[in-house]
Amino acid sequence: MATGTNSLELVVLGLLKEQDMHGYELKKRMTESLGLIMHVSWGSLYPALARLEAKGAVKAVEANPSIPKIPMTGSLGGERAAFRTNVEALRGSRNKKVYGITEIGSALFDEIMNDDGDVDEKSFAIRLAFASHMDPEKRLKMLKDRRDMILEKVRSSRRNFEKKRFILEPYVELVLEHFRSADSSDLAWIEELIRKEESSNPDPNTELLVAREIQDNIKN
Amino acid sequence: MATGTNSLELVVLGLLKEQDMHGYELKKRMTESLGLIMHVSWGSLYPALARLEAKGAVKAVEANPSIPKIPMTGSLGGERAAFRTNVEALRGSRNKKVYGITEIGSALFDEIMNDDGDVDEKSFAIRLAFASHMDPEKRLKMLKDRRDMILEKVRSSRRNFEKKRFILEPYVELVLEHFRSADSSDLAWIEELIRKEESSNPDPNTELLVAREIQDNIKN
DNA sequence: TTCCGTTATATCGGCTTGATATATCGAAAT
DNA sequence: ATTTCGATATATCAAGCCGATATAACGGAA
Repeated sequence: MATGTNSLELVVLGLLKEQDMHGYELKKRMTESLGLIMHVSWGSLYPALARLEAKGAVKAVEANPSIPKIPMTGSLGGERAAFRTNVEALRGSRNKKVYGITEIGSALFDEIMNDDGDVDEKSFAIRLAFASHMDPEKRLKMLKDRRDMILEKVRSSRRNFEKKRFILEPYVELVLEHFRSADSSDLAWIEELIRKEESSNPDPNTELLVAREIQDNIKN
Repeated sequence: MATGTNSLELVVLGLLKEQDMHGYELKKRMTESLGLIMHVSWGSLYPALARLEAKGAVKAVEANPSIPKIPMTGSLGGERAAFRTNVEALRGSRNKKVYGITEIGSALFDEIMNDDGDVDEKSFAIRLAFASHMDPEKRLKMLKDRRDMILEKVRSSRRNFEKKRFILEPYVELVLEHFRSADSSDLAWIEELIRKEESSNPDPNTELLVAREIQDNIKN
């Protein structure tokens, strides 16, 4: 049922939740406000919009109702002319196609947000960016899942490092060291977020054991 | 001419430079030693190997010369049998296909390493991991290019933030803040690497201006 | 009036991913 | 001795993403 962790569709729906937009505007908005986190190309944005439209998650809405429709000078017959005019009507003066989110789209947004799949770095960041649309307990679960995932990644990397049967080139060590430190900084950040969420939304299941384990194992 | 920043082929060639390996072993090696940095799937590794083989950059080498070739029990005629046996000969007892790097492959490795294209986060990390195979001045240039790229990214993000015409959701701010801090930590790391490279390989063009500019602009 | 950068949509080839299929090997369990 | 099971090993597929490129209308500056 779940299409997998589709972050692009999530972002599109999330932004359309705020206001109607056309493709170009969506991309502009993404790079302006989320540029540090993600990057989207034309070759994925427009197909994504088409996909969402096909699913009925978004639909084209009236663009420039103020500008009167100028009849085409060329001579197009019957059905085709009607279709053409119909499409033009939804595109405004310039070739814009403004999209709005539908009920289905809203439901899809929630579904993707609450989809527990293994969420990689990037889709986690994006889901977190829209986390205000999430129930608190789901949000907390997402944070903990992510924390556990990083922990496991770091642990497995350490295991591989300890039983290493090969010589690493000097620059590899350098890079690995930096990535390790980046990971523990990520971890610390998420720990902090979890703490905040839990204090604002108290929960009896204290996680002291896990916290202590982290202190022991990851200490940089 | 340049195929773009192809990090997977770079890694494959880089590892084959150390020793002959088959696909499975390559993947194991990648996840074991570079797992923190990158991830590769079967669906890209095997096609990449096939691509490299087609280019003549790698070639199948004898796998298990100790094990004698057992003739097929089935009856295959002429050419096909010969081909079959030929392939089997290069695959050892189990269905392994061990690859080795060629002269062409070595040249390709150098070409990719020295390819000045806009190198994103991940391909930078991978190129740096193999940077011992690079001339010192190229290496330094790569580091500076990367530094400038991050600087520009941070600056443009700041510009967009300052002239922001929209309200960001609270969690977006949270995520952005973390990514900003990650970027300045990346930046500091690269600064440090540049410093080391320059001290071990002194150069008259001091970069004091740039350094001061960074202090002024990025100070977290 | 020309020129040029921005706005705007769309498509293409090549590559990556995650899933799945297939088959052999070796060692442990029954 | 035989089954069972996880590790080894290669390969392919649909779906999606990226970078590049094409097309064209708009709007202001020269």
